[in-house]
Amino acid sequence: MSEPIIERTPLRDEVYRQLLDRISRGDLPPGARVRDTQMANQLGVSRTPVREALLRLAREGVLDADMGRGFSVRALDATEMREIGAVLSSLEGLALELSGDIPAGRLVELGEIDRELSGIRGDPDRCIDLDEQWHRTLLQACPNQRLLSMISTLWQVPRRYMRAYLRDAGRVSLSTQHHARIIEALRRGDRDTADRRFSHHWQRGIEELEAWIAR
Amino acid sequence: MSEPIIERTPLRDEVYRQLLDRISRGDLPPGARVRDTQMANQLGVSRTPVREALLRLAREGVLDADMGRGFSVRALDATEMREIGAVLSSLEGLALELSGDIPAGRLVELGEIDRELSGIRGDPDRCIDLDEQWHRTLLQACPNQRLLSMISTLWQVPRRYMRAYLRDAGRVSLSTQHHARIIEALRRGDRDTADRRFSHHWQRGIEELEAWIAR
DNA sequence: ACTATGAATACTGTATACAGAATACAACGT
DNA sequence: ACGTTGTATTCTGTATACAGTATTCATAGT
Repeated sequence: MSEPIIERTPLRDEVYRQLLDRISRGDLPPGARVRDTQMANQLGVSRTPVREALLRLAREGVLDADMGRGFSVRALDATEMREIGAVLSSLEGLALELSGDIPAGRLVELGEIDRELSGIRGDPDRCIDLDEQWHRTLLQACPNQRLLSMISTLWQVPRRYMRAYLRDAGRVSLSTQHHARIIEALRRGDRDTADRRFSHHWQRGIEELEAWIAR
Repeated sequence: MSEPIIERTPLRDEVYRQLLDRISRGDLPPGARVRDTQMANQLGVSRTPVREALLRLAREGVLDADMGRGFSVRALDATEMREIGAVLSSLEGLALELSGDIPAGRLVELGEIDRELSGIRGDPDRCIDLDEQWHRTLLQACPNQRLLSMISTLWQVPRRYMRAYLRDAGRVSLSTQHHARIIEALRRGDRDTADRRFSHHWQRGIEELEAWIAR
């Protein structure tokens, strides 16, 4: 009838966040088995909500679920990065198209994120957070909520790759230059160029990660 | 180490299929509550795999999950159709682009599906199946597996709308004409036109459904 | 040393149990 | 008749139990 005033959140959601945190933080490295019993004990809940979260992560491509053998953190693999990257690039492109004109204030905000991003030395996690935040801010105005939520779910995947890459290669990618060029085009109101640069930005990022995976 | 020869499939997958079937078949109409205990009894399994399937369907947008109030079939709503439709259109467009040249044999196959589709009178389910099969066949050659699997998951949504629409309005949509025009462009090897017509096809389909929902 | 064999253990998938919230309903008062 | 309050019942979310399968580790044989 009416909206509940007091929000109760299912345990599985909290467990989901915790697991994602540990995985993207590298606490649970690729290939590591994730035992539900153990997790349940660590988090102080029962196996049920843990399994619910694990099942969800498996559907999202973060975990592997082998029948009878439980869950493990999916190994990094160039094909996955390329495939998800192509999808994400296309979806973010769509979201950008749907976003209408980006107000000047938003562009300033983007510039600030970018400035902070370029100033970072040796903090992969912060770096990834800022990069994702840049994208999220850019697409904030997109009215297609489901599109945005799909995008944010899909980001789980490149995140893991970026983290491993940054941590290993140390090098910060050249994304801030790309970002600046995209903002520049948007400021001029040149959507086509912005779209093209945006897609190029993704392309390069994927290639960079892919090359690194192939070592 | 090696692939298991004998495939064991989790009960949740079978339950998932059963539920989806009952929902898209209109057995469980929009708004209907889905009680896990009841389902478990009907299907002869315990609540656990049922809930796992329900949780998955909720993530896929087929069900609503209200905390403490269980699951119900999501009501049809124009916004959802529009939002998912836009995403699906874009993703199928991408898949088409990635598909390379469609071999002549495939085009013939598409024509046959279309012919059967246009011959149907008053069988919504078969109609939807064929339409989806047409799309699936068209995109079969796309090498991006994850893209294809996302597409097929997303199709769950328009399916429900199409079914309700066809059953109510009775009228078969004009999709076969669109299909023919897309095939024609592909046969000429004119990818740009094909892409444009494909996207137009989606656009019109969404509009048709949307208009009907708004009644 | 290295491979087979088997028992012990750990862990998974599924079933069941339990506590508390939501819903249905009846008795009561107005 | 209609709303209210209390109670019984149903159902959900989470915990726990159980059966069967992997995995591990020690032992024995080559």
